[in-house]
Amino acid sequence: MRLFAERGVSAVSVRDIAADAGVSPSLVIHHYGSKEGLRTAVDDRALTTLLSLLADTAGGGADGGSGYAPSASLASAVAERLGAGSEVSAYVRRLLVDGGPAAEVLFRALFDATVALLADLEANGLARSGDDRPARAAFLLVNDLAIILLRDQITRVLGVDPLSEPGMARWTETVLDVYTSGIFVGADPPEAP
Amino acid sequence: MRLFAERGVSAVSVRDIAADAGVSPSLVIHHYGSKEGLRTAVDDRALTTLLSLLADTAGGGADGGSGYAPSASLASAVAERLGAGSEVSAYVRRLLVDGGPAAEVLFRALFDATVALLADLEANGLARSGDDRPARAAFLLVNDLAIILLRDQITRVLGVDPLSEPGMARWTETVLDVYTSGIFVGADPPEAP
DNA sequence: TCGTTCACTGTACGTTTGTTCTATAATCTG
DNA sequence: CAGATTATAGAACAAACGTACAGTGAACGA
Repeated sequence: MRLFAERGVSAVSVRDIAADAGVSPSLVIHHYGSKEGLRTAVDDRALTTLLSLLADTAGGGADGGSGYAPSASLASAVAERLGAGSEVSAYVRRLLVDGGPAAEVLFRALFDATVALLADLEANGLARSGDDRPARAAFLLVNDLAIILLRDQITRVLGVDPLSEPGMARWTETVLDVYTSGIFVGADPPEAP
Repeated sequence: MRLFAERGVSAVSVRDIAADAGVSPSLVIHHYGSKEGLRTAVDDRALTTLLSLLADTAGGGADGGSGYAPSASLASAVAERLGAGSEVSAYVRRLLVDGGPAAEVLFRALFDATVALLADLEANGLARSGDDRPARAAFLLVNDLAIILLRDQITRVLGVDPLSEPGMARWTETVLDVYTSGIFVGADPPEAP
């Protein structure tokens, strides 16, 4: 999972994996049948981890009763629980970019959870109601995922890893400020003069 | 560029590229020296296109005088000018995910332009001032780039390509609503009970 | 204790890879 | 038109690739 996440599946050879694990290439094939079989196993492991983590987070956090600090949205909370060094959070990037069935399942689950969370917040009067709820949920979700996808680039321009503890604090503060008060002032410039 | 964007650099062979172009593999090597040389040439081409487009967009749009509809931020405007079917916008995804010098230059340029745009909006009273301007600029930027990075996944859950014309309209409406009025209501839940 | 399973290795095979070499047509230059 | 340069192809090569095969040693149930 680590090697796949770092270099991409096709850029890592079975020999690389075997050498990194300190075993022979034959053993990898023996256990997983083929490289594609290994990839599937890695996908399954990542998906299982993430979905169970998501179920915990969504169930405990949606009704506002749990004890974790309020993140901007779900993906942040999940990433927070994984920890910045986790191979899983690095593999999510590959998963989402390379596409495939596992990525679709994951994204759909995250989307559904975000829709549910948003509906809950609206019901409790914690969020403004909006016209286009699916689009709003998708917007919140991809904003969160962007931290994972562009982690290295963000680290480079801000000087702090947004998935580390201080980085997360700084990021969350900014995000909550925008999500609470907005950025643009109400008076739009004339669209049709 | 198209093949690299679709499958990733290491998953495309020189023979694939040559066959797609209707020439021999030898010719590709003859012109670019090596596969890595071709990759560099593709990077250069993408970077040149994007940076010049960015210069146009930032220069014309920052002072509010140009005629294009207000996008949420810079990347949207750039993507809008490229068109949804452009190979360049697809290659940006690979560029940002695979990393490397070209990606760093591009992201830094986009970040700087976003910072400048935000400062301009603040100066003209169109944006609230914030405490952490770099973080805010990074947040706006990666939110925009997320559309490109997660385009396929967004299309799947919303039923419309966010880089197409109708998809862009729907997305922009949602984004502007959030950026203008926020989502969360002002009264935060108690953080330290 | 014996036969069976299991984790594991070394070797080898066929394929694909990036690249080189040689050769030929086309195009430009003087 | 002669000569040089360029565009292009085909064959071939060494390396790396995924994987199959045969075999070895340890663990384990009967």
